[in-house]
Amino acid sequence: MLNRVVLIGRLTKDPELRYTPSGVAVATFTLAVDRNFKNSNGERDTDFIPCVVYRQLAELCANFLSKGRLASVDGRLQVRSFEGQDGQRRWVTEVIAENVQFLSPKENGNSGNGTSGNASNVGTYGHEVSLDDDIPF
Amino acid sequence: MLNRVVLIGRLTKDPELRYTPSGVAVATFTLAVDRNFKNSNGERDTDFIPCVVYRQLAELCANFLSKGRLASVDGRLQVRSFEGQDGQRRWVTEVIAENVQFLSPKENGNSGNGTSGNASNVGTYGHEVSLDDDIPF
Amino acid sequence: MLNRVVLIGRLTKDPELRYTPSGVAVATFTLAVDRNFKNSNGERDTDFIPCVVYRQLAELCANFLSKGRLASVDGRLQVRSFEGQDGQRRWVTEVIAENVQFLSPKENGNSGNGTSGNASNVGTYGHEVSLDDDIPF
Amino acid sequence: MLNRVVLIGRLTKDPELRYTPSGVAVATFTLAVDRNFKNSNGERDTDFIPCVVYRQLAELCANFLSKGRLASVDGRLQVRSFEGQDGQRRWVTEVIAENVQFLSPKENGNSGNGTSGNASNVGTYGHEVSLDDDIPF
DNA sequence: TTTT
DNA sequence: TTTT
Repeated sequence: MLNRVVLIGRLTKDPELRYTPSGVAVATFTLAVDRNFKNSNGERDTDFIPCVVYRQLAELCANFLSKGRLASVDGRLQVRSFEGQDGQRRWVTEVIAENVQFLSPKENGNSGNGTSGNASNVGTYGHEVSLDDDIPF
Repeated sequence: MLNRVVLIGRLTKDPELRYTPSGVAVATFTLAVDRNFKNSNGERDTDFIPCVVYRQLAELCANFLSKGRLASVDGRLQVRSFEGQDGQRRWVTEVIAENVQFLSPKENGNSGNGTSGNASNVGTYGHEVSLDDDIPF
Repeated sequence: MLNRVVLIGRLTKDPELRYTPSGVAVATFTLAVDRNFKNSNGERDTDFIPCVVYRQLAELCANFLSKGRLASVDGRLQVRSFEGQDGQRRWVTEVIAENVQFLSPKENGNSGNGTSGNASNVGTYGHEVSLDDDIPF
Repeated sequence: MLNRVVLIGRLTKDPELRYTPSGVAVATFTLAVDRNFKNSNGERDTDFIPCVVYRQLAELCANFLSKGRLASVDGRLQVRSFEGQDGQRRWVTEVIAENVQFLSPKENGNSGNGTSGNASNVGTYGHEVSLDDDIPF
């Protein structure tokens, strides 16, 4: 059935990369997504949404994303049950990312070496990462 | 920031309708959304996704939706923290529905009274419910 | 880059099924999508949105969809240029469907034969069609 | 009915801001959205998608967006008919944006004045713009 | 602690 | 050229 989620937010930490016993790469990270409206105290709440990425895209995320970077995720909602530390069964809702875009600029190669680039050269935005190369035409 | 969810699924139970202290209607229901792929046992898993609707749309959902009916929800993901029965703080992820569509046919008015309508008259599909009437043009 | 479209509407005509020279099935149909708000005359306008489906999903659409049926489409927007009959270059915007769901009930096998089924047997809703069976877990 | 579009792309030109006779602000711009797959020549095509924004959000777009900037648009597809220069009726498909996010960094206030900021200070990303402030809680 |  |  139809199940589609699209988010833009910032990573709360660097992605974690693991491998399943069968060798499939799995990256996980949490996106901080600010709400577009203020709460009753006049503050803007943030939703922290766990995301999971598989296979080659997982490795790209591990390589190109890090804490604080802006990313979009296009995927689907999935609910997973797990055993709590008290033995109780609980559920987490995660976004299984089918597409991730890296929206923060690429780090400048010579950053930190003293020869600062000029502002128009600081980075490139919208670096695109997708494995969705299989649709004809 | 961007936060968009679109689901189609069936209600696991009748919606629950409550009112906030200030009188705002709040309806909650869970959508059973079948996955589009099979698990390692060849079965199709289902995600059970809690949805929340406010105001007039909540009342419409309470009136027109019931257990087993097919509906689409267009909204956003929201994470809410609550106190577990063991005093621990926990989180639920819910979809705040901004638009709901009733995809099961309307019940036939004379259903169950013995004078069955003909098949082409059994129902109307895609009965639409929206409060999103405020965008000009 | 991110490009995502989700629609629910009714087919204005039966789907058209063709094949590319290399043998790829291509189905096309138009969805009539009613707006969720009224125009200045108090009427509800409708957008007619052309959709294109490839491969096995195209053949399923040709088999299971027909004029007037309700369907959801999950895909992406694509712009295609073509030569108008006056030699001018023009553009069409189409939705390339990656997932289609058949939301009208399956036709009852014995419909039209005089032995009308009872209401609870008229059809099954949400018949699901997807080729998206390739994501692990 | 359900009609949802989400895009990320770059503006091909500065937005155009106009006003309706009744004084409603209307901004228009085109997003260049790169496809996530290559064509048969190994190149990545781009879809050019016209977007329309109304009211206060239109004025924000006119102020904060310009040619080349990265933006996300969350809205719906709409088809509009117009008279071609040959008197023929034609159709355009546009995205009516309900939410726009400015994904390129804000320009540095002192850019161009010789006292260049350091790289980590060049801009802020994900500057958010939304009028969707009306949902309770 | 679930729908068809 | 449009569906219910």
